[in-house]
Amino acid sequence: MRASKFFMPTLKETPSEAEVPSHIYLLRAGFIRKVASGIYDFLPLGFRVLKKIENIVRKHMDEAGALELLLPILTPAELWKETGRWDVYGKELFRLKDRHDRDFALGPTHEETITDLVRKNIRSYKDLPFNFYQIQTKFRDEARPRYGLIRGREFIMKDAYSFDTSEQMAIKSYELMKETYHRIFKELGLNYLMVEADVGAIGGKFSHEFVVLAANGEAHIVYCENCGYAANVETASYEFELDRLPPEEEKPLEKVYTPNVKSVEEVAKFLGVDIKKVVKTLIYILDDGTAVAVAIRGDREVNETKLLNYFKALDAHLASPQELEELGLVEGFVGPIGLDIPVYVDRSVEDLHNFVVGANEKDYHYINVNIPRDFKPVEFVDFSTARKGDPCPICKSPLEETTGLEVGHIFLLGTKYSQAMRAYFVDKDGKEKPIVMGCYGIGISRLIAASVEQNHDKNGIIWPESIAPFRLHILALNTKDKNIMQTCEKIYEKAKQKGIDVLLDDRDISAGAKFKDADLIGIPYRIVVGKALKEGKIELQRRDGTLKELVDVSLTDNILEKIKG
RNA sequence: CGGAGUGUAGCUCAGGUGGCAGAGCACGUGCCUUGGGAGCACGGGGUCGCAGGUUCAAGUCCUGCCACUCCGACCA
Repeated sequence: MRASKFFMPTLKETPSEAEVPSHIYLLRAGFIRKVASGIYDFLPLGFRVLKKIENIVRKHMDEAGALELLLPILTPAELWKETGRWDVYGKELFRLKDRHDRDFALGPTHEETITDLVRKNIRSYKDLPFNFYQIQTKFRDEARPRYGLIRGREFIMKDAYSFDTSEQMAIKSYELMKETYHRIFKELGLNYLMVEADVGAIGGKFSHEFVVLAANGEAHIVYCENCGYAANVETASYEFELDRLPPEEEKPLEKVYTPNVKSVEEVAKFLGVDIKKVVKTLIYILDDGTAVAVAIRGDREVNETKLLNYFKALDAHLASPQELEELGLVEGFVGPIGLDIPVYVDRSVEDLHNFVVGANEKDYHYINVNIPRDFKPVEFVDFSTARKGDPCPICKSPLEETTGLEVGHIFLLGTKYSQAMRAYFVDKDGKEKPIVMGCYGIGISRLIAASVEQNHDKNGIIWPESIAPFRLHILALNTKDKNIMQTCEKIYEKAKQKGIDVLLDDRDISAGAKFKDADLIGIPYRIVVGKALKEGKIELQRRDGTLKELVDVSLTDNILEKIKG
């Protein structure tokens, strides 16, 4: 491709809408343009990267035996109502009506659609297993689109769905996808972690996320460098035995005056005790309106995902001051003793002795509280959020904490959708059984941003070879110099013959501008033809800075072979 | 959904107290120039987000709306 005939509108300045590196550089280098909040054009450069990522994903999915197909974006409400997700999915689901006033949704994911296809066309165990996938545009009416391609309202995903005759077989399909995902992310040149994850609203038995390590990611993960344990903090565990305080003899319960002392820090300071001996009692209101009390040690944070899963709730929120008042409670002085609300106790409080709690009375706390002498919990539950330094649940080494971008998520769905939609097959024993499903997503467009987050410097993008829009960038520094132009043309033609994706910058602009654009766009290999040609030399460079050398022009063939890789 | 901010040329932004709509970059033409976003000259380019109001006069003041961005809530 000749730059003079190509469309790559670069920007010298950063558009005010962009904050993070991937957004800034993808805009500036001419890969994307914004159409509306969370909605983008892919320009030729961006489209090339998109296609390269798609093809890598496609290759590995095909090799794993998955079958590509294409499902509609526009889906009838009836399908969503069958599984209840028309209501459950909430405002994130893009909804619209046709001229007959019938409800439709733009698909954010396709469990219902694919299950509908399968139930209509599969009858027997002999028809299974299958793994279907598609690469397609998805929609989510995000509350807050952000960071360019990282969180859009329209985005491109690869989604796959496996159908098996038993959970055992489904786990095999799941494991195969897990291996396939490792191959894909490795080939994409990403620094990533596979972590244990919560299934969230998709549902299912268990799941793993593939997280690209990046400062601007929304995924919080903990991991163990020693044994390899890694999990999203939503679901992460830790070895709490090691975090316990030594046993003590029980002292008599005592109510103490703590005027205007509310927060855990204030209470610990006021009473002169370790924050670990102050227990906070949090009142949550579940989505069905039920109030529950959660007692947790002062130094730990409640993990709301664990809370939702335990109570099988879709939503829960901390009681507001008004709600507390309606329950007859005083903000800052809530405690489990004499409480009408059922008290669930985090395991951090198990075996804790002589601790402090609110007295459910303004300006009073109890000290020397002990279980079960002073109150009886409904149950001890793991409600706490793991954090850096906690002992690994597997090997007890200190956990590390980091953030990343979720670019892949695999779920063992089980029979949630097949049962709801009656996708049954007749097994060998003649009995009708629900198909066991798995689903497997990869955020294709988000991967473009994820890669840039990991691969850039102050001058622009540094693409990994596998997904770069071009492999070789030839800079003709002076287009008026016939010798330079002829040399560039020769190199360009030879590169094309060898099947190298090559971009020749033959535009009549200053040398400096070409270097700036080249750095911004980030093509891995660069051949610079300029002044040194007078001595018969051209310059071979790598965008990542690992190579910059003058080479005799007669060695062009060797260089191109090397670049071809 | 709560909080904050922004909206003026393609981009980045300036336009106290109301009084002829600007700069840099980008763009066009010409000359000149070609190793890190060159120089000179001339030129084109505006529904000042939209609607209403106050006023002799509104980019500027008032009201409402819209869009975008950031923080938070939320986030298969």
